Amino acid sequence: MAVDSFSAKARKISANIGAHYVDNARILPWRSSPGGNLPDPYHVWLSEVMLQQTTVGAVKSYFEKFTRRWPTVQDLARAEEADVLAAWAGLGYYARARNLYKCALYVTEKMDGIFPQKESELLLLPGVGAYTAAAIAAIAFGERAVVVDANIERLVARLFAIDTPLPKGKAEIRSAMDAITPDHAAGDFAQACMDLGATICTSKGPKCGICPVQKQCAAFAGGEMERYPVKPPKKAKPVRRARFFWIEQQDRILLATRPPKGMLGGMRGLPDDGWAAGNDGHATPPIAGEWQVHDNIVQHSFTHFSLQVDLAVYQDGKMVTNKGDNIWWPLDNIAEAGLPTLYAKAVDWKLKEEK
DNA sequence: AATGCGGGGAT
DNA sequence: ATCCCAGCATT
Repeated sequence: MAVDSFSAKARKISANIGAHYVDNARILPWRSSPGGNLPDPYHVWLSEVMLQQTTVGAVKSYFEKFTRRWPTVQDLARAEEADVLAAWAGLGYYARARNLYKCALYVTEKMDGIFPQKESELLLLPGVGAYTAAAIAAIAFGERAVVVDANIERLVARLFAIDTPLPKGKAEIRSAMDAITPDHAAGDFAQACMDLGATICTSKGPKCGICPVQKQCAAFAGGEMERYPVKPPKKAKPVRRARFFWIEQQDRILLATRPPKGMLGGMRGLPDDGWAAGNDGHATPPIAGEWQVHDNIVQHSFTHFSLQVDLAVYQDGKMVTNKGDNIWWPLDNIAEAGLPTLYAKAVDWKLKEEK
């Protein structure tokens, strides 16, 4: 395609997406209205980290909870890390919460509570990568940054029929996004593109009939929208087994704090057999005595494997001595323990089974 | 360049 | 059941 017609197409795309956003922007708790004042950088940063690989619907209540409990980045930095992790429980990818806290400490102690404004400086913060740095720079500070998330990858790959498989195709996609990103209000434009990807240019069944850039879309012209973006095939997920140990005493259960990195790192959970390290389903119980084993009470799917869980319930009445990082937790307040979903499912099963 | 890292919603 | 989502850090 000639350079002139490319830039003419780019201008039309830019204008049409921008105009469409004015009346179709989603109303979201962390977002200001199109053309309005720049939103609070703390809110933008917090929402962007929560939104990494996570849908808008899943994030909303967590964003409200965090901003209510910790209204500023200094408030967050003053919290205990364990409280931040517990508040994150259920949202997944817990390294995000650990980096969030680390970043809050850094911004508070080293930057006097002021977030850096440039994309290149934001990129240095823990938990802030290429996407998030560009998004914060554009949305919170008005910088002309080129924002590329999964929505924009799909939208741009279709508009320009880019069929180089990801992740290699990412460079071409970024370059095309650069070409359609306007000099002013790049933050609104990025959010407009993401809204378009989330609501119209969807992965399956795109609503091309109401799309503001249908006429500019090469994939629509070719009639194979769902071919883009081209992705590599996925690997099969192995099924693994785990055993959890239920030790209850005086209406409390014993919880463990998991190792600080790796699967569910730093989170609380039921004592288990070391499944995360590969000791699937065969560990010696943590204390001697009689155990009743319930097979396959819970099934859970992770990114790269799925897990079938057995629950071993301690039968002896003798007092159990606590040790290590374990903590006795009152069962009637188990919702506050901050258990990742995997363990929350097992607790639910046990409490239901008792009725 | 590959891999590890959650969980839930849509299809 | 499978795919996917406002990705990042590590190797």
